[in-house]
Amino acid sequence: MKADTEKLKSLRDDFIGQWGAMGSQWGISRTMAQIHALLMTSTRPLSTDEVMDELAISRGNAHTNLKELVAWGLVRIVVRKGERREFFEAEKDVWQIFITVARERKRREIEPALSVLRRCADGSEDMTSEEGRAFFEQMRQLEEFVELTSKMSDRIASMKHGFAVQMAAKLLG
Amino acid sequence: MKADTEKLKSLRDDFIGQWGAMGSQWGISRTMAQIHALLMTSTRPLSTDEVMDELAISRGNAHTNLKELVAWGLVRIVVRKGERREFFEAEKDVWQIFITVARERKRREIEPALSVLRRCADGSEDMTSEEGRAFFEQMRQLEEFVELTSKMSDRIASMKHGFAVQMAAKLLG
DNA sequence: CACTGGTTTCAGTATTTACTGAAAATTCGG
DNA sequence: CCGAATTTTCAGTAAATACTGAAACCAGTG
Repeated sequence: MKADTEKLKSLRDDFIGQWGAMGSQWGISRTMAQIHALLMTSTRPLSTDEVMDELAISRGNAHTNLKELVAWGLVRIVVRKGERREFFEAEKDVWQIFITVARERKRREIEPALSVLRRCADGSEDMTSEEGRAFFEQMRQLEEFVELTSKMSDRIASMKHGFAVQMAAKLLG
Repeated sequence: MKADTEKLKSLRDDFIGQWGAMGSQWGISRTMAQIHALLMTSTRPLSTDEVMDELAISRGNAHTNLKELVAWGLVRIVVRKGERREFFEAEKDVWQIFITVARERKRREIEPALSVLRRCADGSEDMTSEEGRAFFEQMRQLEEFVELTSKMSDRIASMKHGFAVQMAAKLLG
């Protein structure tokens, strides 16, 4: 069916575009998110040149963002025997993607935040002025909360998909 | 103790700076995050001019970001009787902050994402090609997952702080 | 060991996003 | 209404970020 091929292409472009836009709201570069979307919806690994063509971007841009995705652990490099160039393939399992993103964001955002909060809490611990006490309390509460969040995220990430979903279902029931 | 006053100021500046940096990693403007940090660690509501001075920013910038914080629901406007100008005060309760941010991010990011995923899943539902099937499956899985996340976030946001913490503790235990 | 196909780097440029400062609008007491 | 105190808007500019394209690099091959 010819119509389907066309339609699929346009749906896919829609997805890629929107996923890219979403990415930039989160602190992720638009291109990186687009490449991710492209690879997630590809039935086979793609070469750098295919990515460049599909998204109409430069080689440098494609290269940098592909490598960044590999660094995040969202994309794998695939080598075909007899082929010299590299191909790229995205992780497609949603739970796995979630865990990967959670781990990476934790490392890049939560940990630094925690260290600031600890520093501020420790530094103000034995102040006696009203202002000092209030500051200490605020920092301590933030620290406690962020720490809890961080531990929860570890715990959830270590669950099997099925178990997590089951738990979620119970919670929602 | 004079030393404490100095130290507090520098700790606070540290916090404000780092919170601002964090903010820009998330898709929030640096200034907005800094103002939020400033107000969170203030023992009293501040005027626009105080915010401008403290952070060395322009009136326009201060104004825009204060209003944005109010729109998010993270900051309240306070009027003092006999005073014409407005003062601003941040929500300090960590759980409340969390809920507010979660709700807002859901509205701005999750909902739009869901609508794309639905559109893509619906549009490809009855395609028969291998590519079409794969695309549909991927969209459906993403949709399902995002939907679950969204419901969970609603559920958690509707809990009392104490209850949520208790549940977290059990989960971590 | 030079050639080919491919990857990596990066200076320069374009795009996006955030900020300034001053003018315009609004509010309110007199 | 008038004018002083404030808030709001926004055109212009600055800063941050992302992208290009070409050159340098690297790894197999004949």
